[in-house]
Amino acid sequence: MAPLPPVLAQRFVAALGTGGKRERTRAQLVHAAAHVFADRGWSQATMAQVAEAAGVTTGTVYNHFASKEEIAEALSLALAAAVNQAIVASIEPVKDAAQRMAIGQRRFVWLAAESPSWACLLLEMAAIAPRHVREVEQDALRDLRLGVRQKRFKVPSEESAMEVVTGVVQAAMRRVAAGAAPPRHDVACAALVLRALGMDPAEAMEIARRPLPDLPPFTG
Amino acid sequence: MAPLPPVLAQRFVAALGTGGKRERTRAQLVHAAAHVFADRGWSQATMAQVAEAAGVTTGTVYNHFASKEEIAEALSLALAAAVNQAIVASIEPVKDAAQRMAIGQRRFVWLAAESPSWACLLLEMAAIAPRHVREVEQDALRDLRLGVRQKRFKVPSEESAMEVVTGVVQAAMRRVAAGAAPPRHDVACAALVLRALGMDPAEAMEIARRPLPDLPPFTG
Amino acid sequence: MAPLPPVLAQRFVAALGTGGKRERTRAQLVHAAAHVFADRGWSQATMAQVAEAAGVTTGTVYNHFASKEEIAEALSLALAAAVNQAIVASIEPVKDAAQRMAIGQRRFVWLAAESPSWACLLLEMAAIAPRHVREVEQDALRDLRLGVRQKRFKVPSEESAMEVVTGVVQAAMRRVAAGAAPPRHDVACAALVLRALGMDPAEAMEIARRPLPDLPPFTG
Amino acid sequence: MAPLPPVLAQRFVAALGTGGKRERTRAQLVHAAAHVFADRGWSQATMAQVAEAAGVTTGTVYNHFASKEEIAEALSLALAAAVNQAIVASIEPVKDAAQRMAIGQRRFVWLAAESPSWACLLLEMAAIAPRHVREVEQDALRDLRLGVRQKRFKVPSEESAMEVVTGVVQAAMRRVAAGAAPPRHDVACAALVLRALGMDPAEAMEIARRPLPDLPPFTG
DNA sequence: TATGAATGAGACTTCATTCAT
DNA sequence: GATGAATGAAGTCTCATTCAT
Repeated sequence: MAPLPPVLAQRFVAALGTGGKRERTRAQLVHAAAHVFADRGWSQATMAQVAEAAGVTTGTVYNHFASKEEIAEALSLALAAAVNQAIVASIEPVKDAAQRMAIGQRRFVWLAAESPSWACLLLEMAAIAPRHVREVEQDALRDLRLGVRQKRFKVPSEESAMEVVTGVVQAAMRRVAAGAAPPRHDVACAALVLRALGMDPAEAMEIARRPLPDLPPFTG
Repeated sequence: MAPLPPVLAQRFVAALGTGGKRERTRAQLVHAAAHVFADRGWSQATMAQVAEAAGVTTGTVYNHFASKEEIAEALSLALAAAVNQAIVASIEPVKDAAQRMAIGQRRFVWLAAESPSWACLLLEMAAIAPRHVREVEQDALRDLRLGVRQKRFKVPSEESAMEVVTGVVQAAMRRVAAGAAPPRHDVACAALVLRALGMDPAEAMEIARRPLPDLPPFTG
Repeated sequence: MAPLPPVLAQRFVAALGTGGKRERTRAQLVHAAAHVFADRGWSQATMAQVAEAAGVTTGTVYNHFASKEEIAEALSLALAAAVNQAIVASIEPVKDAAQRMAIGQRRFVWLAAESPSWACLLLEMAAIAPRHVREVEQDALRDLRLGVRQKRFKVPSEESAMEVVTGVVQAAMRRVAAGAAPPRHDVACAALVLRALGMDPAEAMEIARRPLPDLPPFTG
Repeated sequence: MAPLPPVLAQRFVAALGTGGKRERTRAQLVHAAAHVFADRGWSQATMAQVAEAAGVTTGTVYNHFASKEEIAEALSLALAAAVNQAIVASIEPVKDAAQRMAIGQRRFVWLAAESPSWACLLLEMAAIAPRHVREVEQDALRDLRLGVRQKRFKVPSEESAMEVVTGVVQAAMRRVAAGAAPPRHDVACAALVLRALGMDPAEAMEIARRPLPDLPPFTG
């Protein structure tokens, strides 16, 4: 399994906490769960596999998580937090909603290119334990509203606009993770989303093409 | 579980075959599987439940399908065929690619409103046994290319356009099936897709708003 | 484990049913459960032990009984039925309530002498799945009421009289099964019970001493 | 869980010792075990539950008791001692064996009415760790022999008489703890036991009816 | 062809007990 | 002495699949 890009890995580890022995084991377990769930899918993964991957016994897993659902929940939380915070931080200086939206979209697709397994994991966690991933959508929704206020976007309804924003990025992530996407797929998809949100095609493409700002390193 | 709309139900039944006793039992099994899978999800459903719902024993299930995957495959085939053929038939007289595209999109969302369980089943089958659902995408791809030839659409890449087409419709189906969509969500989503494909917003909305043509009844 | 006396064994087997293959396996399982539960006690016994004793796999056990409780229930039913019916049948010709009561008491104690393990099993089943054993008490209660009507017994309350009848027989069974009872313990206990129920000591002893009627063989 | 009557609680606490810190922790643990075992039964109770109820960790439990059995043993000892000593002390001034016996019987039944959970616990401990409860029987046996010497009782054998004494009191405690006993059940049962031991019914009832002497308070 | 009892591998989960800190 | 994380064996129960009838 390809590793997470270092910048995200730092945040992921940080999200797992860093206390005494208990928290270290817990972090190992969530880490192990990430690998196992990514490999075989949550429903096919077993607690015994998670335990083995973490180098502990099944009993230990249950000392930390009461059920398979609960470990998925913890993983979902840490993963969504890591990815979301990194992206939010990198977008922070950008004031133009259109550009913010394009960057967000492309970053998720970029993740799918860099770490296909982690991207698929993120998608599966979104389906199993949607709570935390829903917060990602809240950020997108804020950018959408900002764009509307900025007259960059004009949409028939927030709901339909969000359908485009979330639906396209998920579909694109899947294709990219599967290795079936053409080059610059992220740019093309982002441009189409901006067009859907009401922007002029030429401008949409111009904005989608701009270089991605770096993901800022994590600082405690 | 709300039934399939009659027009689709006819085609679904037809897709299951109509031969001798063997085919009838097989059809019962696929039908039963549809209900059971819709109720509990494929991975939580058991062969015993399918057998019971079909009024046969587990042994009989294995006389017709070699494995749980295979029955999902058969269900996926029949369901995709029924829905796809009905939509294709209803669109057939329409020559304008933009309108064809909007109708297709809206019909899937309509299905989610009419028969939420069946729509979720379709989405799950698309994930488990993607083969047949991919054919639906082929039809959409044909319409996309037609629209490009007709200068109705202008897209940076076929792949990104298809991401919009498939991603939005899936997201919209999920929301509608969950009962969380505003009225006319299908229209708004279809309009946004047309905009993404390069159409003028006003025209996109005008086309998306047109009445849906009836699904033609099935004729042997 | 000492076998059940033949007359009871016949009834026990009969109570397990005698149908097709399914019922035969089920009977094997209940039989096996009797041995395993008697050996290790219900709460220490495992389904795997029951399965092994029956010569099947654990899966098979669960084809017949949904839980460990359920197999205890089935065993309790068969065992209580066998013992109870045999005793009731042997008592049937006796009209004197005092004698009926004495015979019933002594028969249970006799069982503890003949088949200590089965007696302990009966006592444990009475604690775990009291339903069927409660029917035994109903028979005793009927004899108690009969004795009151016959002016053989005179008691301050039915409840306290039943406490004597059930409490003494259980305590006596335990002691006899443990091999810690003196000879003729059944007679002495029965005499004391009759005294408690209001009979003259001499008469109580005379009745308690009478030979036990045979347990009639089981006829279809 | 209804508390023990204060007089018994004092003795129970005293029986747990009163030394330094070690003994205090030990006492807490036995106390906690009483509650946990009473709530869920010994075999369903867990060491973790005992630890939590005592406000310590599992490791601490094992600093005081080598096994689950051992803590049951300690509890059994303390509980039997408390109840037994209190009853013995209250009976001490009574010289008539019949009255002593009736008082003992009724006191146990009274405990079942006052503190049903504790009574059930006592019964379960008697089954699990019989050693200490057997000492209670020794006291009853002494009274039985006294009664025989006093010509108050006349029994065919000590063993059968003890069966009545122990069997009836246990059955009565169970019924009373379950809330299924009529008023004055203790009196009626005690009277029947005296009758079984050879007393005249009228006299038995007269003695059983006498007011219970108070349980004397515990004095270091 | 249908039956359905039997299989058997394996899942999740619990818990008495140990031991390094 | 207390802690509490870790252990690991064992238990209950599930279910896709097989096969004799």
